[in-house]
Amino acid sequence: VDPSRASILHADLDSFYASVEQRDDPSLRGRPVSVGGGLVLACSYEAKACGVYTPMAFRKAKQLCPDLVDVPARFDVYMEASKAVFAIFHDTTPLVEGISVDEAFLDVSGLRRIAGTPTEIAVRLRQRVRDEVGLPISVGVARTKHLAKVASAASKPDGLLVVEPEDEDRFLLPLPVHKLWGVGPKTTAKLNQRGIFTVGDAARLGEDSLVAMLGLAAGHKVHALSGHRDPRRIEVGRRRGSIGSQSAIGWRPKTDDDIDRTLVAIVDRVARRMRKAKRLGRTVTLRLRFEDWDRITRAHTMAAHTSHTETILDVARNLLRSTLPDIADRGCTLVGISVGHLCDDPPSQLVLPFTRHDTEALDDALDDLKERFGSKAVTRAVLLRHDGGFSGSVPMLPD
DNA sequence: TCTGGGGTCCTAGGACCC
DNA sequence: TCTGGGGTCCTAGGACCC
Repeated sequence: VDPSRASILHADLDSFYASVEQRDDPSLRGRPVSVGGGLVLACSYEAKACGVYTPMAFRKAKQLCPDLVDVPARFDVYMEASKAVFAIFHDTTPLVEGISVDEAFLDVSGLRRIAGTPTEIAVRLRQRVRDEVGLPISVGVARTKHLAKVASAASKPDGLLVVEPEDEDRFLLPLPVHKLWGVGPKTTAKLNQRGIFTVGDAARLGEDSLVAMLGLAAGHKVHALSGHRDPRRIEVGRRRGSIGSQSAIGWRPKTDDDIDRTLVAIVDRVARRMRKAKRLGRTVTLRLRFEDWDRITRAHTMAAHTSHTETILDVARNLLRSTLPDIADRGCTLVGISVGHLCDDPPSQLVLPFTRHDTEALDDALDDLKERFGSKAVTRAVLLRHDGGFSGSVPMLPD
């Protein structure tokens, strides 16, 4: 293993949904294709050539590109393709970090002797995805995650770009700053205002100047990334921290009942997904968006984790009720709920708050636990101080 | 460029605790 | 008693990503 060599791969399927449609329907190949309903969720390179991008209203896309073919989304088919591609990733190296359905980082630094150089591995990976799943995939190879990510983007479509350590300056520094991963419109505007347009411009600045412009985290990040410093390793088995759903409800005036009905549907969807994923959550966040595109969030953290629809709905309704007076006449156009602080169901441990004056509550909570999971499932009590510090531990006997 | 749905991480103030 | 230093959790909003 030589961390000074380019041995991190970033693999990214090209125009994922649109490529699946072109794969399954030969008549779509070579033609501009968009996936979605009223909105372009993904589009083929032929469509991108006319200036179509995501998310764009389909009407507008059709104006730009009269030959555009709109295909309804088939999410189940995309998930199947994603699984097949990830199976090839995992067959390539155990060190796979999924970023989304269509992209992942792979660390191949330890495979040189058994599988060849990172470049050889990348060539084979692209060929396998093409042969076995029928999809084009672009791969960037570099010494850090960030450089690999930017390299794969630069290699598209259907490309492979290897950035060796000695080429890093030549590759990254001429690029506009917004190509840095994590630099979006706001940060770009701030940097441009101060005469910083390329990554090279940012790289010449001291960390203190960047922190003064962008704040601690963003400044530190731009400084590090523009200097090719990115110590993040591939993280295997990352799990999401929240599950949510939202729904745009249009511009027509809404009554409180309209909003409540939407809320019920969304909470039901979220709670179902939580149970299917065997996760419980503790913090419910209500999200509302208004006609003027402004948005607010309201959150409540419950004492215990749950995936119970009615419990989450109660919390969501209380959040909504307490917010309604503030948002009268603002024209609500979107309702969303997400549940965070997720843990496994059944949880490997539960935290039961109690005070030394109220040990009865602890007894009751323990009885509840045994009833829910069976007395054998409750194996050990760990006493924690209020600050999380360890205080003691006792094995729990079945009775 | 007038815009969907699903996420992540950071910041900053307040409540609360010892 | 009105006073320090260290810390956690919660909430709300901002920015970003695919």
